[in-house]
Amino acid sequence: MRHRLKDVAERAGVSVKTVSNVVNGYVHVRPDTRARVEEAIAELNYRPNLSARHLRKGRTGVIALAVPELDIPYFAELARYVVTAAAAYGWTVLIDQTGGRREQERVVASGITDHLIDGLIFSPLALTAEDLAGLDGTPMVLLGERVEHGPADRVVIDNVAAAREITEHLLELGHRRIAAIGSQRTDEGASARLRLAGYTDALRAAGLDYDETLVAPASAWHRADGAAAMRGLLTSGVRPDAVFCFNDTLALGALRALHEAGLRVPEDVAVVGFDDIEDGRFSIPTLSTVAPDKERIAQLAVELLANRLDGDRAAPAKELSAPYRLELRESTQAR
Amino acid sequence: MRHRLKDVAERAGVSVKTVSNVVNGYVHVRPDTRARVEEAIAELNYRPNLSARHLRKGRTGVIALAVPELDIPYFAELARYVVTAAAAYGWTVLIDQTGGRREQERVVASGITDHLIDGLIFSPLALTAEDLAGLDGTPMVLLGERVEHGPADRVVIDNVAAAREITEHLLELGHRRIAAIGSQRTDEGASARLRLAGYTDALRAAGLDYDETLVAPASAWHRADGAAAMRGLLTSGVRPDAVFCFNDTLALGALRALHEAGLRVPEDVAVVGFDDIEDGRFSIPTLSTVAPDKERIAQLAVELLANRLDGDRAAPAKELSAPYRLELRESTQAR
DNA sequence: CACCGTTTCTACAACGTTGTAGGCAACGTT
DNA sequence: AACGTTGCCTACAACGTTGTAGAAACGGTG
Repeated sequence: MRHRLKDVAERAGVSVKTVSNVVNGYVHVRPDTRARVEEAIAELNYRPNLSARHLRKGRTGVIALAVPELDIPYFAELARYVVTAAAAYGWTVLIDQTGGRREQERVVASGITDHLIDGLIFSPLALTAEDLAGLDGTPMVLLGERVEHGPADRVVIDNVAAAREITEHLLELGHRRIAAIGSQRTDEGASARLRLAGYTDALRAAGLDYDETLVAPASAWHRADGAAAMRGLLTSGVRPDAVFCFNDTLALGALRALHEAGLRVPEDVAVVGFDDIEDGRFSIPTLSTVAPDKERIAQLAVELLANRLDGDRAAPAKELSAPYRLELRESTQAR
Repeated sequence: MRHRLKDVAERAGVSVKTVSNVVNGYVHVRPDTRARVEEAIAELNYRPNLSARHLRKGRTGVIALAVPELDIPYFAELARYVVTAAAAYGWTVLIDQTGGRREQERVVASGITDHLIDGLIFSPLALTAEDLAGLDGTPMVLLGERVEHGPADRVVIDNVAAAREITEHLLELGHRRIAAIGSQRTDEGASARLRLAGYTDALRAAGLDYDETLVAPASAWHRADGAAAMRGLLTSGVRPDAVFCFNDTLALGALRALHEAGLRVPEDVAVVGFDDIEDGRFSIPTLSTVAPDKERIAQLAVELLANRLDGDRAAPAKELSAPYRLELRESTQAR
């Protein structure tokens, strides 16, 4: 059965609190007492009841990570790094899937949040700053561009600059008809807006006009959407010599569509993505992309959360920027 | 601030327990009292403290899913389905990453488990039946082949039959030199052993000899391992006309290596995988594979856990089998 | 009108933990 | 010898919730 402090205390012949003190590493315990208690703990295989501890201390040692979808590789990889970074603080990570739906995101942000976890790392797709402002409690760190001036700490990368740089890479290779896949009209598409801005910046700086027919929207950013958008561009008669996809899964879908259309990458059309997911390192051809430092993003997020938990909860929201770099592979440069 | 039952009770002018009764849907509460309480709850935005509830009731409403790695697409997709299936029971899912390391798996199986969660769905890689036998508490459902006669409920698919069928598919297409990638020597490779068994069954039934030089080991089952194993086969002078990779990521790596070697798939070499991850539907070429019904696996696992929680915890361990089917795509059949 | 059963509500204790306050030795200082 | 200080330990209360027991109010019955 499961044992309590009381059982250990009886076995060791001390008070309950003394056992608690040993468990928590309190200093003023005589070595022989400590030894006796530790022995009893080992014999009974005692483990603290986290709920009781939380009830008393107000901490669970559990933080949540809420992402739109786990089977989007970017979020899966990010989740992995967050779990690792949190482990350094002795935290367990509860991973939550919001599906990017506003209602579910609100539930996560207010509901579960309220009492079970110490803090939340949150990558919202649909939630607004107002939704967040109404929340009372749990310390939160936001990821990504969705909520721009929210009430919480945030970790971002410079999407505009990154998008500009990868577009410049295409320009330097001599491409002039550069399509973009992944634009979004809705407010939800904050990342899309910024990446589009970087793209147009680069074109303008190169003296090229923005050509609307070269920009294809994609409501979601899955492989299927990328393939559909690419097919759309091709059948509409637009003939790009390069494509900037706003994330890697879109790009993988686009590669597929180009392949089906009998076009070679990069000889006929160059392709770049954004995110540097593992698939892109093994796709045919391998994918040139913007590689955000996901490990660093996770570390910064966990760090911000830790500071918020231990420090001033009312301090003004901080925003940290994580680095990125370009990963240039076969989809822009033939081997 | 955060409110308690007591605050709601004071506001509504009733006792704490009456509020608790309203929250828990107890029947004998006068409609007007109930209304008053509900109003107070809404005004204060009251939410129950899960830790306190757990302490009192012994239930948290949280289950854990422990998988080796989240950025292995198969597990990410599975996690998604588990979260969805669990939501139907009102459960939150805490997702844990073990890295497949025995020590970490033991921590998950005994540690966190002990007090924070109601139950565990566990996909072990390194843990043995003995490790599990020593555990006292939490109801558990195992996924996969690692622990064959453990003390807990289990959801599996028939790996031997599935591997045999996909191999038969290659045989029917006329392939005779069928390589296998992913064999493992260690005890940990239970899936590998079963899939290898299915492969050899099919060969034997077709009157072919088992050729050891055609079987390549892979300690992990990532893309990089698949690519390395395929390169190894090619440089060793073995010339297979088909390859059965024991999972899809291995197969994607193998596709990559074949591409680099200038071999066409499926014309020169046919390739099949196992798992039906999303990448395989968009790879070039698309990947023929065994598609386990992941949604069903998740549902069955959650269902088993629910029965265990509500029912007889000492009942003998049950084992359920989930269906699978073959997904035949371009990597075995040119368009 | 006394009685009984049902409905509705309340007071109290308990879940396992830790913070607070305090007690008792043992020691050194005056 | 009296005193304060320190080290080690214990007793008690409290965290927010719900189960148990029972009290109060109500309606119906003999």
